[in-house]
Amino acid sequence: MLTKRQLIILDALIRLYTSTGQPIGSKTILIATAIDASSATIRNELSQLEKLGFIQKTHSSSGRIPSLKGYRFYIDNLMQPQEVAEDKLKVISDVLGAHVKQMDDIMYQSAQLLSDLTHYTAIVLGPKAETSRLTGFRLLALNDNHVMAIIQTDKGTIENKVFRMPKTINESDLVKVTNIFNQHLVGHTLTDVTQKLQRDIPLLIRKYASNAAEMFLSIESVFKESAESRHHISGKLNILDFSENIDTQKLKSLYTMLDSSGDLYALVDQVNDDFVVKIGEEIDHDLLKDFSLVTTTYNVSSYGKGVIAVLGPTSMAYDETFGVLDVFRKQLTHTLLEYYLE
Amino acid sequence: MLTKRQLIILDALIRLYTSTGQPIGSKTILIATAIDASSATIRNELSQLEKLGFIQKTHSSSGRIPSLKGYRFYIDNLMQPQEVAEDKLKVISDVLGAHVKQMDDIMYQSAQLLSDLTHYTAIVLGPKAETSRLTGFRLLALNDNHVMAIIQTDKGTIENKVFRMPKTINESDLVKVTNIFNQHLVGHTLTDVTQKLQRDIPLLIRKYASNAAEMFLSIESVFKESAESRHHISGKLNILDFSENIDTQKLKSLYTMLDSSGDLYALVDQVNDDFVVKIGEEIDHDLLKDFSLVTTTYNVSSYGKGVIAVLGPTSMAYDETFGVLDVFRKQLTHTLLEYYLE
DNA sequence: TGTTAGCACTCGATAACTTCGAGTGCTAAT
DNA sequence: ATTAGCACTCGAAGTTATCGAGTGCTAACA
Repeated sequence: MLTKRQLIILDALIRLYTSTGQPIGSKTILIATAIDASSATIRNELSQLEKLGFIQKTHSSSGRIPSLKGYRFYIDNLMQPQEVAEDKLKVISDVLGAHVKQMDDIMYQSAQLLSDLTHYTAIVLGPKAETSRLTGFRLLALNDNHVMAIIQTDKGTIENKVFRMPKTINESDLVKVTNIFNQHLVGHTLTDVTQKLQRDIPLLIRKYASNAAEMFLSIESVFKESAESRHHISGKLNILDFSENIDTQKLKSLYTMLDSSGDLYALVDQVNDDFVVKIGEEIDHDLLKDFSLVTTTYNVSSYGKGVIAVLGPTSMAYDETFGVLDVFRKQLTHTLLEYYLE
Repeated sequence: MLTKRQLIILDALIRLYTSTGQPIGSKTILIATAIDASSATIRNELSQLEKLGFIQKTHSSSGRIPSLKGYRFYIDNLMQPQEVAEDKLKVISDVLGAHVKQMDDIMYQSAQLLSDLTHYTAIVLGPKAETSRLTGFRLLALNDNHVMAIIQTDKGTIENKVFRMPKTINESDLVKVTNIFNQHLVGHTLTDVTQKLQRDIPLLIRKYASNAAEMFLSIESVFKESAESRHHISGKLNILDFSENIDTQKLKSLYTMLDSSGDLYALVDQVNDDFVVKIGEEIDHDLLKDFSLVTTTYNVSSYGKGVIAVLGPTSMAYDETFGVLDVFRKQLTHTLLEYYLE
């Protein structure tokens, strides 16, 4: 068990290291805290904390930096989420409270704002659509050679795509296809729909609307896009600021990873209810061992859960990040509920 | 006037410098060319070329690198666009010749492919839509609270946006608005439309469909998006490879610039018919003084002109870039013509 | 007059060495 | 248990030495 003084020292050390980025020595702690003791005493305590694995040295005579275990302990026991300043609160509620017209805009602006406010990289995933049902499908002939396919779900997702219509298709084929889709897909969950699209529907198309087979491929892709719930990432460039000495190759792989939706979901999409922090090697990813990932979810009642995450250095200002994230989760829940209900 | 030998030396020097990135000395040139003379002779020639301003030293006893004037001369007089290898040609025609279904896909894939093949950064601008006419406008009620606006032009652009419908709106309001738009906007050029949207239309809306005023704002934004012709940029990360020692701040500004469509258009959108190369300081932009920009246009008969550009280091392989770009301009012309005519 | 071997000279890159100071651990006294 | 004092460590930053690719110039030569 740590003594009270050790707790104060550990807390101070982490704060100081977060704000300076430099290893922290006994004198620095002496000055920064109200501890009534000499630097030698603090040195003894530091040596103790090191023995317990909470802090470590960068070389034999350096100051101390927090270890993974130290951060873990700090986050689980010491850290207080920081209140978000009045003016920032106002910006958030102004931007996200405004009458934004589309789901995508809300996600996008959240990510932007979150990365702006934290100076880290922000990831926002829209409410998960797995269990949503297809409520509408239509094909709209725009002109002689273009068709628009539109699908809707009960979660408010609306997806559309324009594609060229092969010459062989006419208005009555469109109606046939629409009917097939309405009869067999509308009302089912998207998971079901995806399955049927590969099993049953091709057969039906071939039987009742054989010359629409080519068009069918295009329509299928609309569903694919919709099945991926939306994600937005913002502030990728901030990585350049918070990991100064990263080498080019690593940076390139990192950015490639962040652009790949698959990798991103793997990273962030194990939804737990509360805040989850993964520090350095806790994220099981080579490229991210100097990063931390703070994740939380927002919950739009029955409409599903979404994820908000912040990717920053292991030495991030966890207290601020937690504070901001908490505001965002509440605001998003509120904004989206309004979006769905209005 | 340069002697034949000087031309050979200049040409060799630029090629060697492009492939090694190191200043080139007299011996290197001796080995790399078929010149029947000693290194001393070549040194004399180099000294001559330097006096004429085609090459320069990085320090008093270094090898030579091409100067801006040297590159200029090389590009204008010496360089031969390089034939594109069979397999690359095949990839290009496979990807762009395939039945891609949407304009945007074509642009996007072109940019991707171009950056992959050159290892530089590729910018592709769609055919300019300035003089295109609005040929269709519709509003589609998707459900009780969502409307989709769709606009089409005679150049094949189709743009749509879904937005929430204020509760005050009903079906008949939609019809009213659609009628207003059809009467006053359809058939006009997009430039005209943009003007009318700000002058005449608000009045008409207020007069005949006053409770649709709020909705009008959303519709206006669809037009705004369509007025910006499409652009795609790909291979931004390649910058990390070809300008190794760029500092973080510069990189950040650079990426910010490349993400801003305004800046990008300013850079690339002074359409000339043929190839245009801007070397280093010739690009009037602080951030780009170590870069070169090779631009060309593709021409889809009456449907408009588009721009393809490659951004790379001043020491780029101009011959390859020219070769690849030439293939792309032809392929794009062909692909798009097919797109419009089919 | 153009070419070339020979040589002294230049200067960046790299490595080796020096200095400095923040920080530590240990000891002995309080 | 605390602390003043001190020897010790080691990275950062600065200085110096070494190396070699490359130059320009001179003088000899075809």
